[in-house]
Amino acid sequence: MYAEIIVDIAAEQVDRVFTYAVPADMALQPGMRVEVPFGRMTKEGFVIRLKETADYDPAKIKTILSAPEDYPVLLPQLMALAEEIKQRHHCPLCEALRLMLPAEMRGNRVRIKTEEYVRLTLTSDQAEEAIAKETRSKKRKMILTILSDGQLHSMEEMRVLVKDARQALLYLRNREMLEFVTVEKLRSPYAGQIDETLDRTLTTEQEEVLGEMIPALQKNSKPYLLHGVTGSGKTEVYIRLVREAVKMGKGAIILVPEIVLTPQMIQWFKARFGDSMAVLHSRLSAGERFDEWRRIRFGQARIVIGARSAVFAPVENLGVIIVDEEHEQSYLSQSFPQYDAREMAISRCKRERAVCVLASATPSIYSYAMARRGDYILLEMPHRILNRPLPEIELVDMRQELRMGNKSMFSRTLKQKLDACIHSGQQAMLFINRRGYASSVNCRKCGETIRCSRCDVSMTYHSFDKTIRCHYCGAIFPVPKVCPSCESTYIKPMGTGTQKVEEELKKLYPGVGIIRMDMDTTTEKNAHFELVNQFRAGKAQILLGTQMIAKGLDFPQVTLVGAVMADMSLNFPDYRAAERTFQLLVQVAGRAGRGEKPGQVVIQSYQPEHYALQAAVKQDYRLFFAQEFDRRKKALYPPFTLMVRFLCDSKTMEDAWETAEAIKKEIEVRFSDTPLWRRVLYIRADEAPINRIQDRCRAQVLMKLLNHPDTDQMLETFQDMARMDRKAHTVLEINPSSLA
DNA sequence: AGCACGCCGACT
DNA sequence: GTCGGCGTGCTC
Repeated sequence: MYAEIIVDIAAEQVDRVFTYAVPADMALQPGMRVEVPFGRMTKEGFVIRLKETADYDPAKIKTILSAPEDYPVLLPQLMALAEEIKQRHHCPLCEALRLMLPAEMRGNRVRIKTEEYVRLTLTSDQAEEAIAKETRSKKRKMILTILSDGQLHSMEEMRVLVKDARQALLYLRNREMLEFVTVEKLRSPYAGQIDETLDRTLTTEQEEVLGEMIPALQKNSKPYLLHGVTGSGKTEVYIRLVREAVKMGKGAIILVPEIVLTPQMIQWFKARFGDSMAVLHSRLSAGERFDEWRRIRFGQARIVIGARSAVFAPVENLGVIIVDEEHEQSYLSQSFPQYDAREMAISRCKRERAVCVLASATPSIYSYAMARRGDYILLEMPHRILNRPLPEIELVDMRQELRMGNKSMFSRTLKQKLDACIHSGQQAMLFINRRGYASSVNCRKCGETIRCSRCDVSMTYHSFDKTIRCHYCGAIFPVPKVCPSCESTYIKPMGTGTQKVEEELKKLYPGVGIIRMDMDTTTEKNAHFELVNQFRAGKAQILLGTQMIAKGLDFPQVTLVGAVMADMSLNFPDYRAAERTFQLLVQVAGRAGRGEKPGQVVIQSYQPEHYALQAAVKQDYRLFFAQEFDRRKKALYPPFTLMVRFLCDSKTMEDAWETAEAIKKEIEVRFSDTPLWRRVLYIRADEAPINRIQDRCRAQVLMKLLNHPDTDQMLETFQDMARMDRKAHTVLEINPSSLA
């Protein structure tokens, strides 16, 4: 017997199957992991296929050394999905296959945790006899008595009950009266009890969307786009749909954007599905993640909730994949291969005849466009549960405030409402949109901003330790006393960060509890979770934070939400700036009025006439979509076009630049005489917007292509071009999430 | 990815 | 004359 093996080396040269002989006593199956001799080294590999005959010189064929597991770690469906990733993202197959396994499995770097048990090997009659005859040792008598129930007892238990039990246990084992049993132990990070009383009565809207999706569990269906406003009860819909799948003996995967941001979702699911649920995310320890993965693989957990990579969880007989907050950027992998978890979810569901649900209160322009075109089925839940109203939103023009002489960062409206909220003992959330905004240190004489000497970005001021930091390389310096360029002393931090807002709040409301959540306060493990819990428990009245408080949190006591700087992200040089601002504001506003008392929202803006803000105030997704879709069409942005970028980085700017120029030339030579050239709207080579990061100089080739089926050919060529050996290290980005 | 094989410069 | 640079090519 022979096996076709993919050797776990990520290089094109070895990205093909190698034939190995299977030892006669090895029960090998496709999808299993193996160790094989490769050249003069030993490497891990994956069994792709078994076959009777070899089409390679039998004299050169080597034999598989061993198989670390006795079961396939790769399900056939996932092997097929890996093949698709290879095609789509031009990566070696083994790199796609790696996505399917917990990283720590490779190199066998996790121990399987085990627990020792003991059990009698005697019948109960024999045991009674033995207990009666055992007169020489009290310990042995006790042990025999404890074990006489015939059950497994843990070593730990024996040690507690019988002092220094080890010797006595060994004695009894040597006389074959008992045996030691080693049991694999699965570390489960989230234990919980099922509580069905949590079930809510469904609204008509919830019933309707479930009525549409549940029958789809038994047939092929297109992906669904579930557009439900904030507070419309999407989570309850997920739970019911998953429960139906489970009733049919099927499994489910629920993808959430950043698991640390959705502890509530986990709690909800844990309470409904208990131990049949597994959680996968990056904050688990290696051992925990490995054990969760195995619980899924062995079918002990049929429901998986997790971040992006959980789309590859080894769930057999899959019924449904739900992508919560589908508009989130975190579904795009930042490392290679740069897959899109939504795309993977759709593809996997199609392959496995499962239902795919993309859900959001603010769907991505792309997904909504797909739904309008009929590629996805659109389901809508336009109302909140229990007839709760959407929060009332007030848009404040901050330019007007300044004209009225209000130089503070709180408008009069927000200040008033905050006063009322605090005095009535309710909770408020203040959101600061810091995307594209950093509190920089500027010189008021020459106008220079302090920039990082290694990264060419402005450095960010941190008031708690009076330092300036580079968010790209982590450099930390004290604030200089004089301007580095003009040596004047008129140098001071500018702008409004969370810390500055916190300081002002402390002055305004002395004694009122304030919790601040941003990158600085949540670096430690669980810090985020703790702060959220403190706020829910009422330990503070004001929660102040950045994007991380905008999404998914459910605080019923919050009646006021203020977006202190709502539109800082609007002027970001990114075609998605409007989309992101709209999404963020709708999500932030959705935090208000989730309990019995209605919510109020104040959005402060310097450009309140902007359509993204206007639509956000009305919480009108369709209005926003119509305008944004139109703008993208007119300005030729995705989804009508593709942005393509080669990013070249090197020690010297010359090399980076030359490489970018060379690539541009090559593209022109290859395509300018072909019909494909009509798809190229523009091509240019220049320095990257951030032309240096960690002392690497960056140049780019930027292209905009019309989105047409035949542009795929071009993209394939580009992939190959990016892979060629060049003066500067080069990567290809398609619709990059930021153009830094 | 590793490692061997192979064809041209500076050295005991 | 050799020792050794790392450029191409192979690994079942």
